[in-house]
Amino acid sequence: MRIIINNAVMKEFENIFSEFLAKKGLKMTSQRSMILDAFTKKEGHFTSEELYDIVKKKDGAIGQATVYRTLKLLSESGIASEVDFGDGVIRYEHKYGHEHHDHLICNLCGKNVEVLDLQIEELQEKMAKKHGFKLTGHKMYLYGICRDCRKKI
Amino acid sequence: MRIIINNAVMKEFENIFSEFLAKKGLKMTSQRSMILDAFTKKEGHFTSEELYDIVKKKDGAIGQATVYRTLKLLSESGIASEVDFGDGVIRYEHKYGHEHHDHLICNLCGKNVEVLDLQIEELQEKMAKKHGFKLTGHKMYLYGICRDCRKKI
DNA sequence: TTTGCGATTGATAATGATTATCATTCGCAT
DNA sequence: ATGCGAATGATAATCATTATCAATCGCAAA
Repeated sequence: MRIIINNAVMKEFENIFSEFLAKKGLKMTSQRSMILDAFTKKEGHFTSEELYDIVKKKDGAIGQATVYRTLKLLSESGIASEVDFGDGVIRYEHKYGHEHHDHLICNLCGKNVEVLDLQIEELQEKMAKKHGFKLTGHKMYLYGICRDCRKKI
Repeated sequence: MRIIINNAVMKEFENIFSEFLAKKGLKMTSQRSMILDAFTKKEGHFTSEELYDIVKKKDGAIGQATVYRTLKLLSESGIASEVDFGDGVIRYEHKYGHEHHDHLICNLCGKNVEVLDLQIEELQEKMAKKHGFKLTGHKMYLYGICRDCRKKI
């Protein structure tokens, strides 16, 4: 299942975000709206700075801190989620409409595949329980060399 | 299997490290030896700064940069390995004599259990292959609430 | 619609972990 | 013993991110 980004979805995101803000006593602003719009249209995994570069083209006056702040809010609202590939930069991806997944990353070209294995999820749950833990989440990143890069070597 | 840290093991570590240094045209120094010693005696996962605090007590003149540098070298040599729990600090742990393992971390008290599930490892391998990847490694961190903390809530 | 107040913004300083720089010192092969 | 390249420690630099703060803005109540 893949959510197509169209006007309906954008409206939907705006509604979710507006509601989230209202519930927290925060306000919708033109900047937040613009950042949400850019976020919604952008695919894959990207850093705050990458999104800032896009938004800056629409409004040269926007501040980088605002993009940082807004992405944190988008994560809180459930629209975005933070991903940490371990290279010292936080990346963001769409969460709403995307089921939970893990990442398979090519060491050479950086290609990134979203993967999900229900058996693994189940075994994680089981292993946590065995140690007396109630699982709240996990991070799993698989690193390797993709087919294309292996050919080139 | 658990390696007991005793004099024999220390000598062993020193030999491994000396050989590693020699092979790379690097030199054994009193500082490196002292840091290796402190590393060897310390259990669990710890940051460079935590190790620095220990070493500083033995030799007040030692520099923090030296500890950072030496831990990188210990990792290269296979004695230590870096762990990234995602809180912005690199931690180190013993690698030599410890099989590969993953981490189960309590969100509340920070308790950290080393875990290993061969079925999961196998499924990871299988999933990577399905996507055309040759796996080189992975990171898996399970987050949850441990038994003790659940009792306290 | 005006008003008031608290939230937001953008510029910039601060932070915190880590790395780079560099003059001085040290280890080791000859 | 000596010489040269590596190592050290102090410190500056880096880099992503967060805190600060005065000016501005959004929204709810009047």
